[in-house]
Amino acid sequence: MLEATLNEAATLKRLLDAVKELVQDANFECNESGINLQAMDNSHVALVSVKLHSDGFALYRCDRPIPLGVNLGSLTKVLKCAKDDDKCTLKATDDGDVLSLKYEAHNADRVAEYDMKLMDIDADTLGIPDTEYDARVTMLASEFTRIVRDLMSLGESVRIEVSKEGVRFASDGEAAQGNILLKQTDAARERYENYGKDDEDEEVKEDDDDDEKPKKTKKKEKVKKEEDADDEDEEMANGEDDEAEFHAKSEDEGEGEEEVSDSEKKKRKRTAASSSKAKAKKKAKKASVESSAEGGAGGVHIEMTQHVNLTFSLKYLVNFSKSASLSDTVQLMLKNDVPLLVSYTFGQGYIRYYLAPKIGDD
Amino acid sequence: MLEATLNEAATLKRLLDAVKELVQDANFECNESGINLQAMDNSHVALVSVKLHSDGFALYRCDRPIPLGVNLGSLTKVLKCAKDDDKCTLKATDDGDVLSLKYEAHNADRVAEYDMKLMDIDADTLGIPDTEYDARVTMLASEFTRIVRDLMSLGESVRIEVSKEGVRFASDGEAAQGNILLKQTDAARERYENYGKDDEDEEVKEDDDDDEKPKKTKKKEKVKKEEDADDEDEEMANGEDDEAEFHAKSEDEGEGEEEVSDSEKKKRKRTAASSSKAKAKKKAKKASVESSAEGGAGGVHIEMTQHVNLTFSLKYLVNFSKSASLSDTVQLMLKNDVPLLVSYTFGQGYIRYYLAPKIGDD
DNA sequence: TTCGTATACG
DNA sequence: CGTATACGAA
Repeated sequence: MLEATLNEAATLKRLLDAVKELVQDANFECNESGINLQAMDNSHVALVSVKLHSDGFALYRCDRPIPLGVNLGSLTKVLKCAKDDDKCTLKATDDGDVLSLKYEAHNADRVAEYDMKLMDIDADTLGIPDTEYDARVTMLASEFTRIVRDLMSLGESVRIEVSKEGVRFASDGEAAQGNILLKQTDAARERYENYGKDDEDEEVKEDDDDDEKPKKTKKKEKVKKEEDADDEDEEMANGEDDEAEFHAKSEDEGEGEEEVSDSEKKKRKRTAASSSKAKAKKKAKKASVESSAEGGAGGVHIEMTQHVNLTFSLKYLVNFSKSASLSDTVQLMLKNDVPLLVSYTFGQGYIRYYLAPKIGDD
Repeated sequence: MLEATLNEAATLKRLLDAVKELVQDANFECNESGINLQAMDNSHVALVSVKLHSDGFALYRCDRPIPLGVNLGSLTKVLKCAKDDDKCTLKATDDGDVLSLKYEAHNADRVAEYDMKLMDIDADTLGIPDTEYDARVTMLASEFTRIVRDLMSLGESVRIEVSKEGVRFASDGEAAQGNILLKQTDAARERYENYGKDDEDEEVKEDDDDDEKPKKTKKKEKVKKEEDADDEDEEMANGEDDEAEFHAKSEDEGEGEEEVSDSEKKKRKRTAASSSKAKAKKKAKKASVESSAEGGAGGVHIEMTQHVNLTFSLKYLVNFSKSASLSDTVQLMLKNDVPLLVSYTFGQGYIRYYLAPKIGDD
């Protein structure tokens, strides 16, 4: 039995907008921690991963894990019948082959109920490698959208290069070739540096739902490298996917995503234990840094341990960038020969896209 | 070697918007005085002439004249990649078959560079007749846009008639026929009359880059005629094109445009010499008249020496009217049986369209 | 300016 | 059929 209420139907609508063009059918995996969706596009070049935390719902109850096999086209149609600010309740029984959606206007004057047939979908539980990326770029989601759309009109693919100069997006086309260089915003860098210096115990916060391992000394090094243009090598952890396609894990291999999730939990606990007294202070500081560096003047924030240079299909990136409606900022995580991670984090969770690079940098 | 920097990429974008639908490929003729473009549409019914003065650029350098053969579609695509307020630098080498465009955000955090292939275009240097028009209508560009669009929905062509009553735009369609009469705005007329009376030496300024010959006595006469409804004939100077198409000059005939330019220079010198002491005063007065008559309350300003009545294809006029984004006001110059001149003047230069009338006033 | 739709084109 | 462009509306 699942029963989950979102205060804004818009969240679901926006999530679906970008996903439905990538995947036709997918399982919404519901469990006590929330709702997850993972799916590959048909060509197995892109992978999308959505998380809605249970505590982001106005009401959430899920007795036992249920996979809800949904045709995303149908769900989109049904969601179109909700107003953006409607309260939206999802219900499904454990054995059920039906998903019920209830939309309620906030003044309770209107209640709409829809039932959607569910389907059985082979649970290609996907192993998402817990990659240690070499570069992270945080930028305005709208700017990312703009860049990939601009380059899309020139050519099919974009080369993304992160160097100490900044991040460069380059595309070659028949009529013209172009590239856009985004420099680390000065204001963002200064704030970032002060942020590091102020508090020796502080670590670079990646994200609310960070993929990476927060090893404090290493993190410090990363920042230093960015400033000193140090090129020394650093070990790769879990860098296991350097091919152009994702591979579905057979189910008995275990759930890759759950593994990631577990390690995240551990990290959070450790962090909390090691510096609990400074917690409140840090939180405040972090918020201010993020709002000024990321949300503020459209600053670009770059962290890098290695020069990276990869080529991707613009078609996918343009598709991903539709999720800009969910968040003001987007994070790009890169490492040579490994899928790019494009991540939008919002109040209730996140949507992450993984895109295999083009091989041979063509 | 050409290197030219515009403070606002929007200027180029807006210029291209209207031109690209008229012409596919055109030469940007660059020389020390600035950048010119002249081209005819495929049917040879319309001609467009663009000028960007070198002193309108933040930086301008052109060692020797270079024609840059540009596919306007490609250039449009590349310009789409610029934000309106980006600083835009154009670069081309003398022998170059490439045009480089650099866009810089004003905070310098983003630098985009594009290279566009150039092409060889037969330089149909066009002879633009140095016509002495019989009527000039200055009006709000937005009003002109509105009128031609409105009439476009009724019929294919518009008859434009300038009489002492004002200027009338009339269209006949199957479902309906309509006409719009714009009277000379009183406020504009008064200011204009005072302006003439105040200073006997003053001449009617046409435009910053006037095509016409400023013959002072004749100009006075024109104003008088407008008031007295005098119908006496006046000789036409250079009225050599009364057919429905423009003719390309072969290159060895000389450059018509340069001729015009030369004669303009002479005129300017003569004017300057004859009344240099009153120059500053005139300038100030001229500015005030222009701002009140043209920019003010949307007044329509009409000067006329002859009753004119011509018919034009609305499709072209609607296209021309897209240049309204470049200037608040538009000037229509008319003379019977001669192409209409539609002129938008802006800070950096102008865009002028010539449109051959429909023959037989159908 | 951004969005959505309509249409023309490949 | 999908894409790209143009136009009108918000």
